[in-house]
Amino acid sequence: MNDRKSQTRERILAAAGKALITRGPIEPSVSDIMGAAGLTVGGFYAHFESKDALMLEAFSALLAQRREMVATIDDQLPGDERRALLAAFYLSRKHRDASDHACPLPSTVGEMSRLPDNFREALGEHVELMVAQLAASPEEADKVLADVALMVGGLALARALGPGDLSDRVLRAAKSAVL
Amino acid sequence: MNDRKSQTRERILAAAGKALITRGPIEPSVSDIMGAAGLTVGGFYAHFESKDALMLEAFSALLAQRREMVATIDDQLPGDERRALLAAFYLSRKHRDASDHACPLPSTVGEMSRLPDNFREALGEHVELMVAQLAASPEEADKVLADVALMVGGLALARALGPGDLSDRVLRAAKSAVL
DNA sequence: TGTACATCAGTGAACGCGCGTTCACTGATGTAC
DNA sequence: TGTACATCAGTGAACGCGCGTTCACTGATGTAC
Repeated sequence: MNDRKSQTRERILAAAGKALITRGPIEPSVSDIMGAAGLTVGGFYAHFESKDALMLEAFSALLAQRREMVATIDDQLPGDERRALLAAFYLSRKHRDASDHACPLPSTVGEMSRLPDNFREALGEHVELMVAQLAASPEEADKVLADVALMVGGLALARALGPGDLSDRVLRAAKSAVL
Repeated sequence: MNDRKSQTRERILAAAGKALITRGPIEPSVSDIMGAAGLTVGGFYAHFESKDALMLEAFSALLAQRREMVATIDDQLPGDERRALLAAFYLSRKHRDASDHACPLPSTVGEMSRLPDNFREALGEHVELMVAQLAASPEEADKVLADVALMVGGLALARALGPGDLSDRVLRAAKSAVL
C-alpha cells in the first residue's frame, strides 16, 4: 500500500537529515543514507529524484523544524530575553554534540556554492522568517541577523575545534556575547 | 636548478590557497589546482606528498598570513577599537568577495571532520594565537573568541546567501555587533 | 668551440576506487474467481 | 477455501565518470672533455 512506501520515504528523509547535520549535504553518499535507513541503494530513486533533491528536502525540513522550535519561545518576553534563551540552547554543548533535531546551517553554509540554487533560496527564506519571528523593529532585525551569524559561527567553530577546552570556551564566550 | 622547482612549488601553493578560500580544502581537485598553476597533474607529487598535505600547508600559510595582517593593527589602541578595526575589514564586502589574501576559515570550518587531525590542530593553534595577539585579559580573551565566531559566521553566512541585499545586511549587522 | 652525456622538472596515459544513477529482477502482498 | 495472477517496494549488479595517485617517458638545461 501507499502507506508503507511513504513511511520508508520518511525513514530515508530522516536518515538524510541526520547525516546532513553532522557531515553536510555533500559528503554522505546515497549508499550511506540508504544503509542508515536499513535499505539498499537501488531503491532510492523510487522515492527521490536525485541526491540533491533529497538533501534539499532534508535541509528545508530541518530549517522548518528549527523555526517551530523558536516559535515555542514565549513571545511575550522582550526581544533581548528571547534571543538570549535561543542562544543558550543553540550554543549549548548538547546542541554541539547532537545529530538529531540540530541546526543544519553550520555544516551547510560553507558548501552553499557547490549546491543547486534552491539551497540558497531556502537559506534566504529561513533567515528572513527568523527575523520576522524574532524582531519587532528594524533595529531588532539587525540584532537577530548578528545573532544568527554569531550562533552559526560559534557552533561551527566549536565543532571544528573538536572536543576540548577551547571548544567549550568558544561556546561560552559566544553565548555571553548575544546582543 | 633548485630555484626553478621551488618557485613552481610556490605557484602551486598559491593556487591551492586561492582555491581553498573560495571552494574549501576538499572540492578543488589536484587537476584544478595544477591547471590554475599552469601545469599538468602528473608533476604534482614531485612537490607535495598528497593533496591533504598541500591543503594543510596552504591552510596554515593563509592563517599565518592572517595573523600577520592582524599584527599590523596599532597595538597601542584599546582592545575594543582594535577588534572593531579588524571586524570592519573582515566583514567588508571586499573581503566577502575576495579570493586572495582572504580568511580560509569560513570555507573550512564546516569540513573539519572530514580532514586529517592536523587541520584541527592548526585551527586550534591559530585561535589561541589570535587570542594571545588581541587580548590583554581573560575577559578580553572571551571577547576575542566571540568576535572570531561572529566574524567567521557572518562571512560564511554572507557568502552562502549569495550577492544581494540580505548578504549585505548580515555583514553590516555583524559589524555593528562587535563587542 | 663543439659534441656526448647526466640531470631532472614536467607530461600524459593509466591504475583502482567510490560515486550517482539505471535497470532487470525478486518476492511478498492482496485481489479475482 | 484454494489457486492464478497483478502489483510494486526493494534488491543487487552494472554503467560511466571524476577522483587521487603512479610511472614510463620527454625535452630543456648544464657540465665534461
